[in-house]
Amino acid sequence: MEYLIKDKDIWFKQKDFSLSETLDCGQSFRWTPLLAGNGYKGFFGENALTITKNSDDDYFVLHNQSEEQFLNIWVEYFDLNTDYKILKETFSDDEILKKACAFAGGIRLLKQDKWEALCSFIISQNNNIPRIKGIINRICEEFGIHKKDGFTFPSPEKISSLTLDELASIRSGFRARYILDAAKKITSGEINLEDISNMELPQARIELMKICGVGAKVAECALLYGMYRVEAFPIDVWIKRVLANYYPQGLPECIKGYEGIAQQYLFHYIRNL
DNA sequence: GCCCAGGGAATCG
DNA sequence: CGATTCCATGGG
Repeated sequence: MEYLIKDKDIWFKQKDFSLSETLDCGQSFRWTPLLAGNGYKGFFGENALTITKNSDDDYFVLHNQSEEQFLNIWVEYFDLNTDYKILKETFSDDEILKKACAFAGGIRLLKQDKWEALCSFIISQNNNIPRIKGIINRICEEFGIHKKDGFTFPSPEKISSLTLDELASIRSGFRARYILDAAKKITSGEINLEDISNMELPQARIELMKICGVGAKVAECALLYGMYRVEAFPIDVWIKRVLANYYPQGLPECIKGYEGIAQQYLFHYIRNL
């Protein structure tokens, strides 16, 4: 992919990429829109980033990032080497998906941190997006590492050292004990997310569901969003509606192997109809 | 199988 | 405005 190094920034062009559709579609909860409205700031692991898009020349700008950081971290994170145009063309064999892809064609699947994604989707259960963001902001501010551009997401080790009482300040309700159980099982080695990310999907699901508070939906989200298992297909209340309304006979053949990415378009489509 | 947990947002009357 | 509904999982 082509990019420019301008002062301390990286400039690049990318089709099939919308910042709002990708960063504000419910797959990640850690990106905050800039007041100027032209971009977002957020974190991946220890790496803080401000990303904007120029309205005049369509360049995306990664602020204050080296070429190395761009190539080693952000190209991966934003999945910039995957051709979403081809994916959308393939999905468009199906009439509903054709509409969904046209509706929000700038969605990309982020390659997020395994632990942060698991923990975030434990928090997301039976919950709405504004409140999920609030809880995750608080968990970072109270227990993450304070960097100059914000707070990192706390490690499993850090969380596992806390008591339920100490976790009460993030106001996550009944999910607090789930977060704690996940952190403890990971810290003890009973659950190994790196290993799970390489397992066959059925076995990976079984392993994740050993964590209290991780059911079928949360496990599927952890696989899709934290482990880039694009064949995982989380079914929440919205996707249930999609299945009932449009696919009573089952999912179309054209999304096979990429069900999770197709799900992103369908989710956005049904929610914003 | 059924209800509730803990809470804020969305929707309704 | 207040009342009701929504939401994914586990435990009683």
